[in-house]
Amino acid sequence: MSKKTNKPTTAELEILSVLWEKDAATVREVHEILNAAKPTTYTTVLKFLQIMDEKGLVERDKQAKAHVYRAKQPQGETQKNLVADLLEKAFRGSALKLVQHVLETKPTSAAELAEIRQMITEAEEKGANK
Amino acid sequence: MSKKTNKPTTAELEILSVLWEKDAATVREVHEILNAAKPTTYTTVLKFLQIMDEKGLVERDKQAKAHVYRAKQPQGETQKNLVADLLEKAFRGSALKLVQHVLETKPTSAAELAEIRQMITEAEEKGANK
DNA sequence: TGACATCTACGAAAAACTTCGTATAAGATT
DNA sequence: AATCTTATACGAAGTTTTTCGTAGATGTCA
Repeated sequence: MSKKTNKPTTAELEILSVLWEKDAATVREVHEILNAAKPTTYTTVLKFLQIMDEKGLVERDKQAKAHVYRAKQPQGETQKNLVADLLEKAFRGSALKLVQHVLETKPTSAAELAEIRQMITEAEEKGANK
Repeated sequence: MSKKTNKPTTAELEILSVLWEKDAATVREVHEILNAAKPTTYTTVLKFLQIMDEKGLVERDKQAKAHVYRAKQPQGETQKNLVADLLEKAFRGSALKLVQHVLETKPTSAAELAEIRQMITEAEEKGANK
């Protein structure tokens, strides 16, 4: 009974990004998008999708001539794992520090800041009556 | 002129964590701490520190019999890079989503939440008069 | 000083990750 | 049907990361 976290590698994450965005895609579609950002070959992308299929990171529909791939784990789940990992490995669990760096790193719109504020309020309420 | 981001690997990050925490440490000290969490050998840790020295991730004081290591780049700098990387690769730049996951992942104390709220206020002010 | 404990150096294997070439299958076209 | 185009399968090489064994240096102390 292995607790496979199935943490995607860098290359795998790039592919997952595309799949999440488009919900589903063929090798060709993924390759075109990835290739625009950073030159890569069709077969490399294909190989990754095959590997990811074996790992259970994606699932594929073999019906059509060109197989259609789809991320198996929802985006949020994977993101949660990545955040948890970073939090533990690089921040010794300090959410405060992590959030601080996020706000420094990325210029955030007023609307987003307001939303984050709202999230904090909710977290406070949740913590209050536990 | 290579723009070395010097992104530490997983194992390197674990070692850096210890060095940040203790400010400086010998191989033995690092090994003891790491080994408590996950079995590893002394020479493995030593090898990593030697590699990291070559890469410029750490510096060492050879004065004493047991060399003393220290992280070369400040913790904040490395953390900033890691956050920026995660933000781009897994969150398509959405600070909002990232923060949301942090708050979900880690039960955060009321004091910390208050501090985060304060940081948001500052960010809002900074954004207002730009 | 000799035996013992502790340390660094270093090569190299093992494992994980990435990339690509070639073979082959199958639908589309003329 | 023969040819062209577009797919998948898959082995294997190239890299990077991780792990560890062994050799040798140096300090300790009885």
